[in-house]
Amino acid sequence: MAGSAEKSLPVPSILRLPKYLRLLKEFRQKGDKIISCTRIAEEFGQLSVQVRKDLAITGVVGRPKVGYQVEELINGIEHFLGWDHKTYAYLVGVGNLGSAILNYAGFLEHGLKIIAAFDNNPKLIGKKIKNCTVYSISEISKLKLSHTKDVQMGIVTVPAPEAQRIANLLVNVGVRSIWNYAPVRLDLPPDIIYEEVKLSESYAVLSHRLNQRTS
Amino acid sequence: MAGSAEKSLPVPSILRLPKYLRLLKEFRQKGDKIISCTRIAEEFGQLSVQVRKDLAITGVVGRPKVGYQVEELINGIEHFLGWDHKTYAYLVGVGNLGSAILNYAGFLEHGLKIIAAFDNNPKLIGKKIKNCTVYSISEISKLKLSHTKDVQMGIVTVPAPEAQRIANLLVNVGVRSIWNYAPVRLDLPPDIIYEEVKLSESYAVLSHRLNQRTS
DNA sequence: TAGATTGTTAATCGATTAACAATC
DNA sequence: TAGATTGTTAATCGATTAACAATC
Repeated sequence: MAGSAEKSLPVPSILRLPKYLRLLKEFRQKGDKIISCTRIAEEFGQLSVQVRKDLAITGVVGRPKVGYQVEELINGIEHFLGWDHKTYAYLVGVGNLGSAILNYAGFLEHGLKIIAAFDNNPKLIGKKIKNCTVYSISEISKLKLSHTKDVQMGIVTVPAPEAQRIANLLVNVGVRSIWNYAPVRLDLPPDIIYEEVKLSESYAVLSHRLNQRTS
Repeated sequence: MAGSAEKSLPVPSILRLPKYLRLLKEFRQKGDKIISCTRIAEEFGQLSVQVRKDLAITGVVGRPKVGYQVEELINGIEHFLGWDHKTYAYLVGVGNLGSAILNYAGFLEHGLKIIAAFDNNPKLIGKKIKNCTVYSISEISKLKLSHTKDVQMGIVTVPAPEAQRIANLLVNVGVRSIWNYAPVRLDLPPDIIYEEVKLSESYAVLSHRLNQRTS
């Protein structure tokens, strides 16, 4: 039932879903079956309408006077985000940042399965990080042929000057999306889904606030 | 001349400044003295008005028909963001993520000077990462007394379950701001400036787009 | 001067918030 | 039933975009 209207859902709402999901899992842990927007909203200092609107984009419906079923909401958010099934990925750049991503269990919990990592440092090649082997970058196209699963995502954790070249390489082996941690904007074909992690940008907001009154 | 109105500047604009700054530095590198909004805008696929509005918040003014002076704009953005002077910080959690931040030269270039790192792993204590010594977390209050410079920022790169405790500790030794990389929202006094790096949130947007049509 | 570019005021757009009817 | 909560329509708010005057 692919929608014909192609109405893009509000990004701010999507960005708030993971935190709701975390909270809901805590509630499930405690054995709670039912939750209200009011309760979620007060946890985050938001208005309950906003939570309701956010949750509505997942398609899950609540019951007036009662609330939402915790389990249904968890499943709804996870399905909406595509976190209810595995997404296979390659990661290029096994420095500290790349290693952090490989080691972080949270992403696996969200379905992210990194099936191979790549780096040109000979000391790293052949190593295993969390069941993920590190290969030479030159092997990337060869390796791709041996994988039966679609590799849908390329994670770029190389230094900025190499990021564009690496991203091109990943696009060439057929990934549909690029998750970029390098502090450069990458130029990619329009059909490639692209998302950046903006560390300097986050620092900019913090740093600006810190210096706001000092003058 | 601290403004009395306290009008908060648009966060979206602040978030775009670092990318302008990167581009401007490239232009300076090439020897360009003058730059127009039109030129910056086309580089990022934006409208020139938006660039102009964004740059306006820094207080730098351009000259009609001419454009902006590259050097003046760089200085203006850096000053606005507080990147033209050092900000001293403590970092707690010297795992892969913490190490990545310690090793990344870009932050130092933006004035971030991490003067001490903390971790409870005995293998790390005493080590130096980029001129920054790793101490036991228990030493944090002792160490603070020996620093003459104000430590204005605490960077939290510990696992989620420890993040709140560590943040409290940092607030207790007197930091004015917390930069949190752990995937939890931290509860802090209202006068503490707080900013999160939201990795799961970034992944959520990407993952959602990737799965949008699949149903 | 003519044309390009800035700075600013007005219009549009999208997200947040308010108001309220529906309902269990 | 009465009250709490959802879902939805309308109002507000802020950011983006359009229009245009000022100017070098």
